[in-house]
Amino acid sequence: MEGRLREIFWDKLSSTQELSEREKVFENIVLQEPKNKSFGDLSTNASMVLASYLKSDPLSIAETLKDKIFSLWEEIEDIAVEKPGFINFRLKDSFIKEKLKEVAIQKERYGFNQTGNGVKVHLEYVSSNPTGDLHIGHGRWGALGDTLANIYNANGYEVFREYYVNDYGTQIEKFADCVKSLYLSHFGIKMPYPSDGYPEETVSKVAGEIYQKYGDRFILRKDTKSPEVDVEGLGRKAVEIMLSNIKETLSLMGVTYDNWFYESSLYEGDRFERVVDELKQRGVVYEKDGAVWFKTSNFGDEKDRVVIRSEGNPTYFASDILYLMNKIARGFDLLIYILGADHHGYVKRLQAVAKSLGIDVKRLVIIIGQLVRIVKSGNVVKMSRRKGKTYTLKDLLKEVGKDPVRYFFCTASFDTPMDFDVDLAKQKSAKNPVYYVQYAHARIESVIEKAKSVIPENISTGPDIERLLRESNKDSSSWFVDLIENLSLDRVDFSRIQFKNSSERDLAKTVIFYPDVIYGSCRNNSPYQLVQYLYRLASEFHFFYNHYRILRNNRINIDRFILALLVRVVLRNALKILNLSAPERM
RNA sequence: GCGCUUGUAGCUCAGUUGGAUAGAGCAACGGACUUCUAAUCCGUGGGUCGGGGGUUCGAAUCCCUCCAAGCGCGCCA
Repeated sequence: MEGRLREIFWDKLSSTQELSEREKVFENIVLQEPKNKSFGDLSTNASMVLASYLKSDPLSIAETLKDKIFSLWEEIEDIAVEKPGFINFRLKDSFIKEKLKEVAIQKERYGFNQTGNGVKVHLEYVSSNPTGDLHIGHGRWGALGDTLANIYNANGYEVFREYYVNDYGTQIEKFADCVKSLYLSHFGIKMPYPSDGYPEETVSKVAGEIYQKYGDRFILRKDTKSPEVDVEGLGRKAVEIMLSNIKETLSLMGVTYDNWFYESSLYEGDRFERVVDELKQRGVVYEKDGAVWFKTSNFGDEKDRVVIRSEGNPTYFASDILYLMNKIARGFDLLIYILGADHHGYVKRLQAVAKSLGIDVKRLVIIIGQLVRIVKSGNVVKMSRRKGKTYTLKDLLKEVGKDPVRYFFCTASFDTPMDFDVDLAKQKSAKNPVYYVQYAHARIESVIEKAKSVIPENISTGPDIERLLRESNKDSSSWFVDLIENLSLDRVDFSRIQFKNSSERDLAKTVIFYPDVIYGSCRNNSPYQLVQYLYRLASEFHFFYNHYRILRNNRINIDRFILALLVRVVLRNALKILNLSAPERM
């Protein structure tokens, strides 16, 4: 769908209108499916947009466009002008069939496009501190980030997924102190636990594990009164353990990364000093009250931010700057950040840094996701990190399972604050939309399984298939297996496929709209659009399946059978992008 | 106090950047298995788009204002 129709559309439109501000006007013109099916397959608001520009009547413009332009459009069977000025199109069946053949040819690549043109995308998501368990919100960023990466990849971008590990700075030192306190307790040494420390439940697990595995290795001098401990080594080990825990949880979700980037690596050697020098040369930092400040307020931020504290150590913001520069230096064209709403304060200062360094702000795509609340038995579960008992992402994954968790997190847009109803997601029943979608796939598999047992001569169809069977060097049954296994439809004349009713045609149309969805969900950074499409496709298939037989009386309706095979292709491709399983049996 | 985000059916969410009668799913009610899997399908009911102004041919969408919720406003990370 995507390319051809749109190109023709713009071509024809622009060739007849001599518009000086063409682009501006055209931005608002859309070619899309009408809300109401009865209006046809596609619709455009072109005449209404042009009306305001040309200061003319939309209806008469619509008539002109219709007669002079779209009548020459060979893919269109029928054009109609409706009330306010919409121009509605009905696609020729032959066009739909032509597009269906592309599904069969492209198979698992169907839906992919090259609009990204190899642009290098850096995608950072989750990046939770290794000082605690992942909570539910991280699951949302994990599912959305991973899916978005797949979507960008499907659009021809070169995607690099990275997790930023905060293993540097005061936060980690504090964490190490907590671990030290509980670690020593295993040796009967009592130390006061830091009053503002991390939850003891988490820390004690880590301390216990270190004690189990390494015994007293981190105690340099055993002296009950003032023991000397390798706090740095202890901290590193603790981070390692926490991180492996995080990795384990993410892998339960199928969330993976190309690289785990350590904040501490930003400070290796004299890297930091060199960057500070560069910033000074550029004149974007200055000293005040013994600290080094960044002139973020010159570039849209509310105020300036401290980069180096008066004590001489860098702030967290310093790492942000280093990391941003590091990403650019590694050659990434587009930097996508997925951040929780509690981090929205970063947006302006990150953009300010980019501007001050002469980096086009458009290269930063900062997605702010709203937070997730957990609802159990109708009540909101409070998520306090301080209090020991929290409902973690791992708990959720163990309770609900990978597929529903990913699916649910991807149904809502980033902007929507969502309630995750655990009780609902837990139900492995008809209520669960993920099963609904997967069931559509399982049903197709089931039909195929059944069809294999049908004698190929009983394929009820036109002469095309018969010809294929005759011409085939292989015996007829192997040809049929080839059709099923490899979707070898290249010799089938698709123009012979018949739509005997509107639901078959609708289903075919939904299949050929898939590439548009892949494109749109990328452009809008909206994985949920893919999820909604998937649900719609499944729904239309279920309707089709319930109303029309593919197999009857030991005979195969080959038109419907092929359609089902093509639906299977799209279901699989979409499920793969969402990293959900496509079960053969349920 | 300032800033960001959100407010659409009983519930969970869409609404393609200003367009057609505001849509899905779940829940509720009523139907459909001698059938390729009923984890399915069909039908019905359900709305002052948080409230009020404004902009224009036309507003859930843009502007103003008020209300409500979440989050952020450190030489914390």
